[in-house]
Amino acid sequence: MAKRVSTKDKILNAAEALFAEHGFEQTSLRQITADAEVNLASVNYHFGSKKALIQAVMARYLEVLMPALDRELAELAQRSQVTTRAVFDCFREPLNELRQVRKHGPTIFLSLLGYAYADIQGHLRRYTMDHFGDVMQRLLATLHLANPQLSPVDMFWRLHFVLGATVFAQVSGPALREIAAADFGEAIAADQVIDRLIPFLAGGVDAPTE
Amino acid sequence: MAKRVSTKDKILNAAEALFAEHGFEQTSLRQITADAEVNLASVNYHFGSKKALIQAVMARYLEVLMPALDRELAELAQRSQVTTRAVFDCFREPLNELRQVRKHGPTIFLSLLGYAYADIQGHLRRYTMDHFGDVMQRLLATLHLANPQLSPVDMFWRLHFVLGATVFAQVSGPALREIAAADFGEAIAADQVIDRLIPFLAGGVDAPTE
DNA sequence: GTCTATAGTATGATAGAC
DNA sequence: GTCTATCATACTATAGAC
Repeated sequence: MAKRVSTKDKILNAAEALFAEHGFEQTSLRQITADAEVNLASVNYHFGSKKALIQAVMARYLEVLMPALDRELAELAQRSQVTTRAVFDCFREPLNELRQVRKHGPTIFLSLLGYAYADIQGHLRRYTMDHFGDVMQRLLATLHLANPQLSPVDMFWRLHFVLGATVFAQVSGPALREIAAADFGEAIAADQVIDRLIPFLAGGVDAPTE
Repeated sequence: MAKRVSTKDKILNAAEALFAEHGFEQTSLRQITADAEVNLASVNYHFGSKKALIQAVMARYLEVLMPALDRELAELAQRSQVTTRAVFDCFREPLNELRQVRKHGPTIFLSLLGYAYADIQGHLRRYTMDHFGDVMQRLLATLHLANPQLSPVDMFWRLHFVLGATVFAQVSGPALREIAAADFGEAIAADQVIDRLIPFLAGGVDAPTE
């Protein structure tokens, strides 16, 4: 079983690694095609433009994550008791399934999400918002079950603080793990960051308002 | 009293506004000098390089914020009871003092901080870490007074989740406020975001570990 | 201090041979 | 589908006249 990887996939794989590390705008097509060991012109041939390549990279993950998250949230909503913690635990399995896409899929995706979200230019914001808008609504509804005392506006903001802490932790993750290892002599795997994160997020969402 | 603004300050003012909106790398010297209505070459004359300009922009805020934060934390540490909430409230007044630098100083600074922190290139990370390293240590110590049950490693991570939620909220702030206004028909000022943020952060830090 | 002019380099995209 | 070669454009930085 020889591993025949198409040029298109070679480009996607090289691109997502560079995007996750340096961001979208900071990564050039020349870097991507050099890493992928394909010709510079092949990006335009297969994807049409850099914008389209970025969207293709995101789509590969969104198409796996979204249905899985949908399933988990729907299942949770049918239970009698819904806690904030349970809502965030709904992300664990869908994120894990991103390993089907790539070995370090969960980590890569969250980094990409961070850069996509911070991207002010708009084309990616619109693209991700179109997809995430739906999930946000579902999430808001489920979190409301767990915290009926919070107003919709409060919940909206807290959900975005959650997203902020998450993607930021991921983007800064490598540097922070380095510092933590140096200061506390204890290395922590990328996967364990999310275990530290979830209790923090649940505590923040459940906190009393001002 | 005519407002005679030096070329150097014109550049700083135009640069920080563009940096806060688009990030450092995404902003060109041409945009900056055009907005500032000065010559392209004057940036290099006054600052030496784009890197040096970025640091000068950050320094203008850090030199106001740091001593003020230092003062607040030192004062708090002498009290008998220290709560997480009280630690975060220490940021309110120092952040507010950034209005001395510029009208929307607090908002601008937090956006800049977000881009600085997300910047993987290193030169700014090193620069801000050199300055923020001290404050992080002081913060960690004060937060330990409020949460003696948390290990130093736990606190380290939670503090960075806090920073993540904060800068992310600020960078995405304009877009989020727009969405919130559209969905909930209620506009919220940039300053009020931090009022929603602080209870969330305190709840997250105080949360029980796994 | 401020300007013009330009060097030197990098980018995304494409035309056209194979 | 893949390649070379190149276009058009942007960037930071600097030299040198005023």
